[in-house]
Amino acid sequence: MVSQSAPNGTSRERLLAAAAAEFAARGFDGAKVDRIAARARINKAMLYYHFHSKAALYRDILRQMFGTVAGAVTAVHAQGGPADVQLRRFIEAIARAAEGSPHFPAMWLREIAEGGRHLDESIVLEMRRVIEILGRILHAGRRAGIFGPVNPFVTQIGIVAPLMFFSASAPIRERFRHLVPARVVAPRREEIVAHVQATTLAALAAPRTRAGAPSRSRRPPTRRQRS
Amino acid sequence: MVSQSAPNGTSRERLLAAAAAEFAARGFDGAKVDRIAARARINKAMLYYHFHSKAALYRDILRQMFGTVAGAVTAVHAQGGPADVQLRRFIEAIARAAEGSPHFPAMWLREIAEGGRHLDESIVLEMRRVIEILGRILHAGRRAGIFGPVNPFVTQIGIVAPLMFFSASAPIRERFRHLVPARVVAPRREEIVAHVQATTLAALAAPRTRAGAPSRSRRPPTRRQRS
DNA sequence: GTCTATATTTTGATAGAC
DNA sequence: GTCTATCAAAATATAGAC
Repeated sequence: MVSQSAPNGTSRERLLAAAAAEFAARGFDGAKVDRIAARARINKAMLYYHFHSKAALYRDILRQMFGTVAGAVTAVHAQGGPADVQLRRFIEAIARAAEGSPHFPAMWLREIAEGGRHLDESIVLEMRRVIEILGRILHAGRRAGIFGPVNPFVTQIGIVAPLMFFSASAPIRERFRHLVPARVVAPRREEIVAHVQATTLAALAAPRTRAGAPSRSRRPPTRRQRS
Repeated sequence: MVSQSAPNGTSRERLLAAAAAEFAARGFDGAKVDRIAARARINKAMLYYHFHSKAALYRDILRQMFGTVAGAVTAVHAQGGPADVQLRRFIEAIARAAEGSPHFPAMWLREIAEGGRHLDESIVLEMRRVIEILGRILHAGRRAGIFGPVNPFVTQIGIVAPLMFFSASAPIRERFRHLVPARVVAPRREEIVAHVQATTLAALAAPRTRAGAPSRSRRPPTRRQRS
């Protein structure tokens, strides 16, 4: 697991690892090619020998990361099984991918905030593969009668956001550890995954009625928040 | 209300609005003081008249944003009521804060990825106020017998992450609208809030099984809130 | 493939007039 | 409070030797 200083591999591999770390920690503009090169123990000119530009390097890293995730969830779906089991595995696969490339969550969060300015179509298509798989799992579950109807994108956000948030926030939690209770800063990884699995399946288990027609008590009837 | 080009208010107000937009869209390093000044229709020197540095400007904006959220959830808690109702309002309040200052979600996502490098203690203390309120609500619900035991931080992530993800991803969804089905890019805001409320309460309604046993036998509870 | 030097722009910040 | 002019440092990218 090459992570911080990327001490192993070819110069190109070290470069990719160093750049991922730098982009994740400082963002596209905050990442400096000098620092990336130094971290990879290569010269700055070598960076431009391997990649056309800083942006191209960035895109290659992100494309590879999303490709890995897409591959993982595709494998999950190909494995088959009941829809709820597939969904659990889908969630697990995404969590695993976040661990496998530890700089992925931070880069994803940043790219969202960035409005996708550095994404090209090929990268977005990898992202689309992921949500397509989720859509199929949800559809299968619906036909099997174990899932209610939901918007796949809403479900996707409910899954991905907490997982990425949790992974990416490890440094900030560590940094301000002294200001918050210990249990708060250090939930176990399995706790998050289990929580996401439980909440996602709970939302799917209850058959959703069409908009605004609570045939069964959809909300607590006592209080209606907001007016 | 003032959002993009901040055409109104004093020069200081325009500056703050322009800076928030710029920091949200480009990040701390990507934001350029020249652009901020131009956007606020002031001179760059005016920026340094009002703020000691780019970093100080950034921190003031973030502190104000977190302060607003903390104030909103504090008001929710002070209002009292059953714990489940308070929790719904807590979630609603955070969603509302994200709408009230539309650049808040992107800045938050970035700051997490950044490892909190630009945060000072006063900002983190505002963040802590939020999770403390949540902790109290969860505790009250537990004592009332309507919530099971949970890690407040896990719950907090499950609430905040989807809400911030959704708000911050509006630009990227718009940008790549042509690559994904229409319904996927445009879920309604209420859909997300309702989803977060439903999933969070579902996770709390079920008494937790013992740690680390998310085996497939565990069925998601049917959604049922008491009132 | 790898490196040293350097060109060219951009950028955060300030001085000082009004 | 507001502006013009400007500096000094930093940053992306390239040229060209080995």
